[in-house]
Amino acid sequence: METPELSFQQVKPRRVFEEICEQIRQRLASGALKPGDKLPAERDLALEFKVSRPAVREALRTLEISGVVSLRKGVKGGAFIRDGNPAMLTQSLQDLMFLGRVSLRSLAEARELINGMVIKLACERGTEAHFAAIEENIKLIDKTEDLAARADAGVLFFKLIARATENEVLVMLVDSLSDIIRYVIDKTGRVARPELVAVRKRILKAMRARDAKAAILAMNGYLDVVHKGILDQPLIELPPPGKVMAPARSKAAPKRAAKAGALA
Amino acid sequence: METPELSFQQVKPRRVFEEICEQIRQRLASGALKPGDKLPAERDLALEFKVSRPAVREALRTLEISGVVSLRKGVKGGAFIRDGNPAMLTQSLQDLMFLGRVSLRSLAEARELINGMVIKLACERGTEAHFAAIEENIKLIDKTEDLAARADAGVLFFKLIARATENEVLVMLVDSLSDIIRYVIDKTGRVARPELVAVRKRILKAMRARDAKAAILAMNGYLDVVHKGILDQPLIELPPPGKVMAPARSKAAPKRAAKAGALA
DNA sequence: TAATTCTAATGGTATATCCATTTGTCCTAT
DNA sequence: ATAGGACAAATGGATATACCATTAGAATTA
Repeated sequence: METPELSFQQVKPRRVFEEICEQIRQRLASGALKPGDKLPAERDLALEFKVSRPAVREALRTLEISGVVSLRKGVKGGAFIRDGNPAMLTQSLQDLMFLGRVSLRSLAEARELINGMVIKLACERGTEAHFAAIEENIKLIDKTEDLAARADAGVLFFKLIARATENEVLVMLVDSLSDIIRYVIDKTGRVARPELVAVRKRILKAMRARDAKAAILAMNGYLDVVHKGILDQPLIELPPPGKVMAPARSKAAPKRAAKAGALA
Repeated sequence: METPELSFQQVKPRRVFEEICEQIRQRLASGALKPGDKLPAERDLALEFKVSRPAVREALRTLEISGVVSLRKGVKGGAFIRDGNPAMLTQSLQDLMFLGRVSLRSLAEARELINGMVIKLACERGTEAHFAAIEENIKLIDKTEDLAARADAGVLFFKLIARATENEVLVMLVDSLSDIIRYVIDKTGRVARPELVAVRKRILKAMRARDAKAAILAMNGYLDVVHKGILDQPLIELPPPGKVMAPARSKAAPKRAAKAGALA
């Protein structure tokens, strides 16, 4: 007697590596796997899961670029559970920008808003230790000549402010947005902003005085200067006519030539 | 006459698939590839890049889970450039939570702060069209019995509010944070919150009145209720002693048995 | 005892082969 | 002539196998 089902279950063309990924992620969620733990070798996992090694590799690969595991070669190598990788946030937002899903305008605006919110909270919660670190950072920026190194320190400036909120999520968001804007500036041409030296000091002073109003004002002034510089230019959408990819195309192209693909 | 280099270039143990990924991402950044474009077939790409097909597969796989490309089977199949996948943001944050890099406390707090900021902006920028959509959503929630469907509509409630800011980044952030909290609630046990019906209406009313103060207050009241329910329980860090993984372990285990791995 | 070499384990890559799915085409029956 | 179905080709999905590069520890030797 078959019981006729009223609603069929959706057919699942789920792929093998996805199944493996999910099982490992479940172990993470349940706490059975923690950072530092080592997974069995690829070949052993293939046996346990009863799948081929490439399938396991694809699963580990996806977990690796998600920042969940770290793969190391050699004896005593293997897949180790990481403590996460905040860079994935940046990567995701950056992809969304390149794909046109979010505009640079939105990113810059969100950055200003979040930084404003963050510095307000930092004024409330920041300790002298936080402020001292920021002061150190300001000095470091001042005495740094190299533009790239200066930009690094500049990103750190915002991160240190976010640290004062004692909220890890806000720290990561502020950092990610800073990194993206930094990338765009690098691509469009970075210029020195000596006028910002005073602004940084003003921000720190306001924080120490717990003057959120003034801190937000100074912060917005800071970011306005930086963002204005990139929002006016076209900066993206400049398709170079020359070829970009197709490295070392096979001269003796066999019968399977790339036929009018997007990369041709 | 060899020119002695003063500083050696870092040796690059970069992996093949990373190189491929980067080249494709560069084409994205430069605008040479846009959503909807189709990449050559895996076999053709392998020829172009002069690498093996598995290497290309690993590259496409990473781009796929990043939401950059979509892989379709069959004739006329291939790798198509997507318009991005905001779900990656959620995935990233969720991973960071499971790995202990960010606490649920931080996530909930960041959500309250960002939602507060968002609704303030929504009060300024929202149009009647936005408000009408929110009103529809409130009605939908009211007449939905199923708890899961109700939760879906509830997440949409916040998303619609964020839409009123006209900022795609804020929409995605609000949505991601909502999704994560929703997941946690599903895992810890969802309960009906009939008292929130009035709160939603109060929020909408405040938005229509452009009363940011009242809107923020109501929003915080809403989220406090929801977050209180999950921040008190342990909810995570309850390692179940039983085995979780190791599906269908090979009975006739060959000499290569899993030797005391973390999964054993 | 210290330096060197050897060895085994492991991830990285390549090659070959087959399967499942999808789409288009051609053939056949109506 | 048209509709339906069978067939074929292309493509991603998966497997099996082999080999290489790297690493860490053991074994060996000076």
